[in-house]
Amino acid sequence: MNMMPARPVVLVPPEQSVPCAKCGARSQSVCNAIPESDLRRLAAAALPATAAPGTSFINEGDPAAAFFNVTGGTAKLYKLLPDGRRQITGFAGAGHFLGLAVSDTYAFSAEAIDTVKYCRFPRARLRALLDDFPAMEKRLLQVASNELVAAQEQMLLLGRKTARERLASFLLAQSRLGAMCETPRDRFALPMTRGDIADYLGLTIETVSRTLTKLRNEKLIDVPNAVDIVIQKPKALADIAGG
Amino acid sequence: MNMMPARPVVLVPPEQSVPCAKCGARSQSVCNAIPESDLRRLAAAALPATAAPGTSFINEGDPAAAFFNVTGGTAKLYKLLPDGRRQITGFAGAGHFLGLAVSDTYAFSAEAIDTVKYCRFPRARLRALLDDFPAMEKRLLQVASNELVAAQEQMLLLGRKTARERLASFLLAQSRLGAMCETPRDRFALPMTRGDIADYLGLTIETVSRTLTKLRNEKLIDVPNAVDIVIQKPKALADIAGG
DNA sequence: CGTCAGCTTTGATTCAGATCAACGCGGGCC
DNA sequence: GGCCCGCGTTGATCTGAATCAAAGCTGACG
Repeated sequence: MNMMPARPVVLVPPEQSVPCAKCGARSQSVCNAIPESDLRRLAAAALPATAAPGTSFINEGDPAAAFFNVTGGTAKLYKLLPDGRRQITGFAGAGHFLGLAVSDTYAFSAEAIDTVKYCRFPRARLRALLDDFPAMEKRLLQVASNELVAAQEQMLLLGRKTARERLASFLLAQSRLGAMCETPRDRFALPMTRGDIADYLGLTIETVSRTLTKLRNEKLIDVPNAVDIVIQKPKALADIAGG
Repeated sequence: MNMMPARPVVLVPPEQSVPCAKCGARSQSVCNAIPESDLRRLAAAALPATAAPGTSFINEGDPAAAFFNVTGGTAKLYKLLPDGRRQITGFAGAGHFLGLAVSDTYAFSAEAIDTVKYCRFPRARLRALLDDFPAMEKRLLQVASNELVAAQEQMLLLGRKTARERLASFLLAQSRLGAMCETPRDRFALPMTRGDIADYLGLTIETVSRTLTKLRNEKLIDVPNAVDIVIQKPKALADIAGG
């Protein structure tokens, strides 16, 4: 039974029906290309949804019916080989835009690490939106360009760096990521497991664990528990990371 | 002394002053987003140039003053670690568009393998062009999306595939590349050296050479000389390549 | 509160690919 | 023609990370 008192519909302020106006991720996402005045259009195209931890919301090979904009939580993006070997190509947090593929099937899978909130944009609707707001298309191109640069950096890591260098690079990247929102730049929590880190860095769980232990023994970092990382010597770590 | 006879300027057909109209790479490149009628605008923004084999025309870290559109030849794109380790992130042939970076410095270097012909678009001019032709921006986004998909595939290769699987994937990709222009799909020439292949696949020269020899001994391919490759069992090779 | 399942750590051993080393070959250049 | 020099191949050895194995740890749940 709903005990809320009935409210006069006509007096509801406009924002109540425009969820995008309250979206915490908008400022960091491609949606910031849409002016305040047109948020209704944006909201009409976006279908908000949630993915529980461990749940996939994009499956490699499936028809690419929609694009996704992550508004909260963290998802892992990955590709599989037929025998189950997995490469995580990235982690998508709030503001990340997924599914940009010309092909009609998804090129990767996306699985929620913690609870992931996202907006789903059916292909046709996003296309219409882009036709009306060229600024959003410009923004998407910027985002794609940045991801391309990040992908090349990751290729350098996967093709040429040692395990030690990979971990140093990864920890620094994570610390920079946290620097945008949280206060302490040198202490942060890793949302993903050792297995995820291994599959992201092209290593095994054991090598990730051993390498972290070694970095800890050398006092470059501290690992108070399985999820937290404290960077004690950023300079030295950057030196190891290279590039 | 110029011995050419003077020619009446007014009678020169329009195409003579619009090199883009004759550009063999246009159909494969982002330039095909510009309608025939506006080729003058395109040509005005593009500065044609040539890079001799072994010459760099983009240097990682330099100010990103321009974008590039390759119109002929093949260039290798790479990133270096401070100690000289190199990762080739891709090979750019006719139609490839380079330099899409939001950052104000280049994220990679580009070096001509054979003689590379390209068009140079100063940043401001390309920006103006994109403002006038949204179709070109759409095209760029498509291109960037495709490269992102390719980059993810390469991450899978670098992070999780064996040397044998890497070579099989590489050879098949090269054969597909040749399939667009040349007649025999299963025979093609590699423009790059073994060292380039190694740095692209995250291996050493020796491992590339040994693995090719092994594939040849197994009659999956033939390597009549250092540059030519004949794919004898595409199915079996695809099976090895995985994915 | 005990148990269980999944994550993490640590240790012993193995192995794919790197490194070190030598040689063949083919094309440019004197 | 003969001499390099850079590229490619092949062989021997080494090693960083994988694999195999076995405990700790932690948190969910009956």
